[in-house]
This record gives sequence, structure tokens and C-alpha cells, in this order.
Amino acid sequence: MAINKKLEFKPDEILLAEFAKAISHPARVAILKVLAEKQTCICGEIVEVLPLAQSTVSQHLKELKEVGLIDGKIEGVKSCYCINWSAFEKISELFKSFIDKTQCCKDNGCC
Amino acid sequence: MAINKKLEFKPDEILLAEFAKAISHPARVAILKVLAEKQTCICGEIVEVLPLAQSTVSQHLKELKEVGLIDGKIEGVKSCYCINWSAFEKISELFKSFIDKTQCCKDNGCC
DNA sequence: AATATTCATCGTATTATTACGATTAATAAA
DNA sequence: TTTATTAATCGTAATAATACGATGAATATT
Repeated sequence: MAINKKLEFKPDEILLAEFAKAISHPARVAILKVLAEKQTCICGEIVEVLPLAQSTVSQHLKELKEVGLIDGKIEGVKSCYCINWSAFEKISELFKSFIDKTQCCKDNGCC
Repeated sequence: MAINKKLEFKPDEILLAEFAKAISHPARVAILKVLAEKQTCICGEIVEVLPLAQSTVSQHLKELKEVGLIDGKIEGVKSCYCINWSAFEKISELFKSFIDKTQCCKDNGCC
């Protein structure tokens, strides 16, 4: 039991869900906010701002990286993170088109 | 270990993450699509369309209901579901303002 | 009244996520 | 060279999510 059936859905549904999952934890929302606001995207600064241990923040960063929303470069001992804007734009479009497509059926109300 | 630290974040971050989580599974994205497209929002129809067992679909419906995105009415033996448009609009605004706020910092690039 | 249909809920197994401390690898500073 | 700093990774525990079958409660049909 508990097989993964996610891949049996449509590609655009899978993709939207994937991006939604990436921001489905307040820590990752907060990280994206910090990365957008600050110029210096040092890992340590993110750790300072969040109520989580360093290893946990690293884990969240990894997830955001894996889904392509952020990039990371090692600079000396430090790690510099930033938003991948082309990916961010892609996800924005996905969300907006999902919202718009859904909302245009608004008049069909059944309940 | 593994205490829930989600509530230590800002309310708007928690809320956005909560809604993102609601659509973080392709089944729930698909359900919202079906509910938007079809007038008849019978549970059985959703089950037919999805590659999941009836009980699993019910579980997903429950999650969408709990976060307020859909409403459900019992009509005879059947259950009629539909999108809660005011909630949907609220989440749309949340997403759009998050996207816009984030994107307006685009020039600060550090990487 | 007896049977069928519909769907929610319960129980449960599996897998994924969250969180931390400890360790490690790398560079920087002494 | 030795020590300190930084952050990734590993190991692990706890919790959450996913998925299904079985059961149950309600209404419909016969």
C-alpha cells in the first residue's frame, strides 16, 4: 500500500503540485522572501532569521534548489544563495494560469 | 525531536504555505480543475476521473474542505462538491501578492 | 421490508517530511 | 601549521501524508 500515484496525473498538474509543495512550508516561503529582499544571500544570515537549526535550514534550501527555485554558489567558507528568476517566473505563470483558468468557470456554480 | 515549528513563522507565511500545501498534490489540483469545469460536482464523478480509490479521493476532498477551498453538500445518497470562490479569490490574492512582492526585488541579484 | 448505491470514516501499512545533533570537508584566520 | 568558521551531509527520531480495503450510515430502489 501507499504506492506513489502522483505520476499518473497530467504533467501540468504534477508540475503545479510540485511547485506548490516547494512553498508548502513557511520556512521555505520565508527563505524566498529573505532571498528576494537581501542582496547578500549568505546561508548563515538565513539561519539567523529563521527559528530553525542550521541543518534544518540547509535541508529546506536543498529542497528549493532541487525544484529549481533557487541557485547556490560556494564562496569561500560561505554559501551564497539567490532566487532563480527564470524558474520563479515560470512558476508564477503556472500559478496565474491555473488561477485564471479555474476562475473563468465561476458562473457554473452547483452548490 | 521533529517538533512542529511552523507556528513560529509569520501569519502570512503560514497562510500561504497552508494554501500551497492544499494544492501540493496533483490529485487535489485535478479535483479543483474538475470542480471548476463541471457543473455537476458529484463525488462519484471525481472518483471516476482520478486514478485513485474512492476512499483516497474522499480523503483529498476532506483536505480541500478543511482548508476552505471547497464546499460539500449531501444530496440524497450523493455528495455535491463545489469550489468556495471567496476562499479561492483570497488564495489567489495571496499568491499574486507574494509573487509580485518577490519579483519587485529582482534587480538585487547576488549570484 | 429488503436490497442496492453512495460516500464518509476507520484501521493500517508504507513512505515522506520535519527537525535536530554530530560529523565532515572546505576555506579562512591565527 | 593549527585553529576557527561555515555549511553540507549523515544518522535518527518523531510526525505527517498517501493509499487502500473494510465497515458503516444514509438514502434510493425494488
